[in-house]
Amino acid sequence: MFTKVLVAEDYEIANQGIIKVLTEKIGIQNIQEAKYCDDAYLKFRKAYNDGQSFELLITDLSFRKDHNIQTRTSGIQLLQDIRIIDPLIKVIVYSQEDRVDKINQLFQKYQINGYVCKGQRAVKELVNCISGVYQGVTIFPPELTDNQSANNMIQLDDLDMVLLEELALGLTKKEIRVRLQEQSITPNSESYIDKRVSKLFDNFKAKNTTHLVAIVKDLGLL
Amino acid sequence: MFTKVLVAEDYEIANQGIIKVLTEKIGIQNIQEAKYCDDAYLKFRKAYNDGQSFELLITDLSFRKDHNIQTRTSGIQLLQDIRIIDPLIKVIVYSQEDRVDKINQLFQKYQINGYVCKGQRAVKELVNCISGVYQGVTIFPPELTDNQSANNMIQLDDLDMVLLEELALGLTKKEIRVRLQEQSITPNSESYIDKRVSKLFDNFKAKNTTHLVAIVKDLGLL
DNA sequence: AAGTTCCGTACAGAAATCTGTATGGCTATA
DNA sequence: TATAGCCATACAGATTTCTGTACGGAACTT
Repeated sequence: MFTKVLVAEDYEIANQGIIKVLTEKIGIQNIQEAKYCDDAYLKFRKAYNDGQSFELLITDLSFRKDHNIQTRTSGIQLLQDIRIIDPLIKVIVYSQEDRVDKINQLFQKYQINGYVCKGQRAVKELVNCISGVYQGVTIFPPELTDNQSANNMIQLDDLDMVLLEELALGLTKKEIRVRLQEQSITPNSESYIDKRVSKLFDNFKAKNTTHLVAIVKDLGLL
Repeated sequence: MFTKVLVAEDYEIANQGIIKVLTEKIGIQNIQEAKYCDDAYLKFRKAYNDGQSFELLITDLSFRKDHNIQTRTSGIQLLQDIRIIDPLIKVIVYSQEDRVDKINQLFQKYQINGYVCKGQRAVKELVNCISGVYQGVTIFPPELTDNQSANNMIQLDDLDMVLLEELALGLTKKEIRVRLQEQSITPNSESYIDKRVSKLFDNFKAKNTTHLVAIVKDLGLL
């Protein structure tokens, strides 16, 4: 089993909870915790340089900005930076995020080794995940393997996101058109913008722009 | 110090974290945990009926709906139900919520004894909170006592909230009017609805309805 | 080469939004 | 009792949204 683990999680209580599970349920003794991304990075680098590298990183995704200056505020940044030092480090993400496409992205784009969603069964999932990752297996969370939820995904391209953002800012179609032209983003005709937004209405079963933005905000896409 | 405590928190890891703090930092031995509101309620009632009542409830605000049938899904409901059994029970809420007015409401409307915000200093805050509450003091979180954040609050009444909700559902002013009339909510004229919404525009510096809903969603008011 | 299907644009009309003005009722206060 | 201020409503006009139709071009199929 892993003998040396780094836990990066800014919520102190959750931090303590993870450590409790690691020590009591798995028997890992050498655990270090970090409440800030930068802190985690420095601890990792120091251990690596001392030839006593961590074998596993368990990290949250989002870190609150605090009075402390934080150059790295997201777990993704942290894992990228740490992979530069040690490309073979195993990484498990432990986060609130339960959106299927976002979790998927973590595996595909950032090649994490496991994901555990904060939730009612997180202890068991975490234990399974760690032992699976130790054996070299990539551990997908139930959220992903339950194909029930994997279906109702809607693919949004860059233009869709731009439109949603500007609508949420209260811009009119005309204003959006002008903006797109200024940034030389094509297509940018008013009628096409209308079409695209209407398509989004269909996708999200929205009655109008306001409803659409509300739905997308609720889904956490914006 | 408290000798018997009930922890209601659906996130297992956080649950474990709280227990770790209670045992190791405060030395409370008799702790029971519950991952569901209903479960917490039953445990509390049983202990009370057995004449071995809990002295303190630490509860989260929001509980995820799960496959299990949950009649109580919010911590507020839980604390109300428990106060019916034992009006003197001390209650500390431990939650992600950091909106000043929502926390304020917990103290004023539901008379909780303490609040701890999930965060980077939650361990210390929790320890302080518990010892303060034990001494009979109401412990407000730093979020409330820092008057810096207490200023920029906007008071929304019931009608405002109803309007915001219905707008977010994509209803037109006409439809909203009809709804209000059906529920005999007054005032309900279309023009007054217009006026109220325009006032909300001013309050939140919104350009239009879509922008307004986006802002309110971001603030977590909806 | 002809047909089909998207993609991007243009236009048009009904509905809805947004803003401003006007009016009557209620309350408070001088 | 007169005045002022707020609440609730009504109406009106400019702007915007939303929906549908139409048209040309590019890509792809047969």
